[in-house]
Amino acid sequence: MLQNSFANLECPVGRSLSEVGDGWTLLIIREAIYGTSQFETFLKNTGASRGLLTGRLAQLVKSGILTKSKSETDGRETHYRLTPKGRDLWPVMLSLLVWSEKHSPSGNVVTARSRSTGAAIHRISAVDADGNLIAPQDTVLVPGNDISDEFRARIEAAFF
Amino acid sequence: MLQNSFANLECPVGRSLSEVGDGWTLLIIREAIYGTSQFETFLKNTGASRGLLTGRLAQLVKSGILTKSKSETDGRETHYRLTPKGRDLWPVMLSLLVWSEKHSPSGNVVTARSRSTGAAIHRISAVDADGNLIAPQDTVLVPGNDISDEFRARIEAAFF
DNA sequence: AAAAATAAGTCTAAATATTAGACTTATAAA
DNA sequence: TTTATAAGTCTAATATTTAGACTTATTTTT
Repeated sequence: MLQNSFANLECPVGRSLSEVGDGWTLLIIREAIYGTSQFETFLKNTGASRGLLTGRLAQLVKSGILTKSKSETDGRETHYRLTPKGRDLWPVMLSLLVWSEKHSPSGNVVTARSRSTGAAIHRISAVDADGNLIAPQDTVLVPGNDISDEFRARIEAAFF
Repeated sequence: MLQNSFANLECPVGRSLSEVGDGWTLLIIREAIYGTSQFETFLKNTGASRGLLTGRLAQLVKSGILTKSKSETDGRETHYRLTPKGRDLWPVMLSLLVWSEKHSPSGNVVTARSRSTGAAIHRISAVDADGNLIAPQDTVLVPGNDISDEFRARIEAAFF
């Protein structure tokens, strides 16, 4: 839906949404992050229909989020695997996870933790180049030189 | 689409996606965060059709992400505003923004910065209760007691 | 006060996307 | 060599979305 529609490609959030902002696509990426790589497994775990899954997987390969390859040990199998670009979507999933834990908790089902220290994840934050935390409420979007007047106006109205 | 489909509601990411995992919904939330509150403005800035927008806004109100109220100064106007739950989706948007800046850059259009220090946002990270950073690659999902055997198996296969 | 404009919808037929499930092809296992 | 598996394709039925005309309530302009 977003590919064709007016998604203001000046907005970096809009650009991301035009690649992955679709329920099925996000669900497929979640599955891939959970380790799924085969068609039939995606089918079962996402509940998508065959035709839809075929199309979405092709799109994701085209976007460079997944790669498609034949198994070397079993010629029947095709494997869809995350690229580094795809793996970089993990913070998006993690943000959705933390949001859900806070606002739609559902019993003691899963928690996200640090593998190394075991500490529970409490919140998601931005970080600057020196490793300093930037709280999400302390962030602003700053217009650059290549921006249109319309988009500049919207951003400035929003963040100032 | 996700409401009705099999979205495994044990998975917190799936739970979030069932509320907001739809391209139009995410675009509407982005708009709301950018300060939009009126129907005609959402219409123009998202490119959605009237019927669809009516439905999605109603859903978002029902989910407690937006509130709907009549303007006190102009009785023709309705305002849709983010609730705290809705505002808490900003880290999701910020993650999408950082991902886009890294993988689909497009000139000097916008950058995300700290309002207080001016520092550019470099990456998104998880944070524990003591304020320590937990790198996204260092995160694991840990199954709790209320989890089904199937979901436990999937998580363990994925993260160990 | 009457006419025109605005905001937020509703409604409808046409276009598009999605589904369920049968079928196909290639490869591997029994 | 028969059966099973994996990854699709194909199709008719169903559901969603679109564009745009229309409606209702309120406000602004003449």
